[in-house]
Amino acid sequence: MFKAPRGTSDILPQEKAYWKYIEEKAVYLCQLYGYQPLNTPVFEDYQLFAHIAPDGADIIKEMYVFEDRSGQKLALTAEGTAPICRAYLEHGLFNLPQPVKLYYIIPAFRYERPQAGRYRQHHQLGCEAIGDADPVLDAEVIELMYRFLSSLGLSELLIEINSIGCRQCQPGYVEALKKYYSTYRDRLCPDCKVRLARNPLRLLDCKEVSCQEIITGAPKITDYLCSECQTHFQSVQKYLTELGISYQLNHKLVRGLDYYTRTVFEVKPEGKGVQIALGGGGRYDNLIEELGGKPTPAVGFAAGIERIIIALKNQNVIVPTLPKPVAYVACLGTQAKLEATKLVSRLRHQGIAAIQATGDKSLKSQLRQANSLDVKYTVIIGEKEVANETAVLRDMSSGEQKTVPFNEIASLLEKR
RNA sequence: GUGGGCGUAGCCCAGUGGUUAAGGCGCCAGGUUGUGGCCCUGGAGAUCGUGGGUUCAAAUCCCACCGCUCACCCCA
Repeated sequence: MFKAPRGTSDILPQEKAYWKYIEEKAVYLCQLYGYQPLNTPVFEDYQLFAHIAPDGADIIKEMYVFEDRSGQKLALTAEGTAPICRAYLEHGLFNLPQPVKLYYIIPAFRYERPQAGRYRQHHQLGCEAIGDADPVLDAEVIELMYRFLSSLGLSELLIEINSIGCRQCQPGYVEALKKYYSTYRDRLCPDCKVRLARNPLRLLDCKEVSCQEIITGAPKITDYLCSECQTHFQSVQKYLTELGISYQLNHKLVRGLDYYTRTVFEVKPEGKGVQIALGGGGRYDNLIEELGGKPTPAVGFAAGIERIIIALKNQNVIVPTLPKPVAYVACLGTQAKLEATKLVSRLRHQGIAAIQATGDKSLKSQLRQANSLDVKYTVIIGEKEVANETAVLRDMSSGEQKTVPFNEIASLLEKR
């Protein structure tokens, strides 16, 4: 038997209720904040993603890479920001009034070992504000992300923010960090030894107990920010405070992707359950330039839909059920079936969701099915009804029935 | 990539060496004329993850593989 590939899953109708709920909220809020939808393809030129992280980085190694028949090297979309920036450049969106504000809901693919909240195919809702360095946008994006999650009914959300500086000031900090760490070299965990050489900022993110002590004494990046970055970061915080968004500074928060500059942030649920980030993001003022555009500041976030669903379930948030059919049309006999077929078609033409009984079931079993479909009404057409051109209309919750002419059924149901 | 836990029907699961693998949910049918939900009765549905080994005998013990799951790593 075939199975869905590892780390992927089918989204069954019941689960789809969560998706619909989340997507509708996302679309509503994004347009409310002035973000417009933009969809990028499921695969891209492999090189596009080379800019999001250094060569040996996990996210690069985890990409689904393949060649098409022409020999072009492609990759399944690993994250949303680089493709959006590609589209921004490709379609000359820099000619629009800046910032250009875009959102997307896309699948993302990474070849990882699956676990709770981590899949080989997952879906991200992302928002990007491109073309403006104003710290008010950093705050807007954080507010939008927070509002999105809390309006879904999630509570106990913790926002953490940090600034990781810019091309001017970050190298100085990295040097200081390296210098500090070099004195502890032999006490580091194996992962951190690699980090020290490859991506020193990530040293701060280590969860190994033995490394915690070292992290505690490490220099803080916020002490090394240039005055511009410092001002920017302070403004972001001021705006957040004014907006009533509570946040926590976390000078150890660095984020994995290479393109981030200045503001970085994450949201995760506090309390019980898995403590995974539901979303995160930050400013990426260098990415567009690296992709071949003019220097263009930008800021954005991405949230993981599957993780949000996990959090909704953890917090027992009730989501609306998917719409149910209104009417079930039961019939007895060949003539009646013909009339039922026509009636169902007519109901559907009028926008009334209707289900026709199929097969040759007893009335009892037809009603059982109607019951389990949770319809409001069952229409019953038997031989008597065919002769009189009527049907029995049964209200499924009260059990009340009345006989009505064929041509009145649709309008009768429409009114209710 | 590293480490733990687990694989018995669509789902939840009992069964730790010995006759036709038990139960619940769900599904299907019936409980006298053409009426659902509750109840009752019956039925269908299982290569006991796969392959090998031990044994007179394996769902049960051993090994390998595969899969699921959780944690680490990393990330949404």
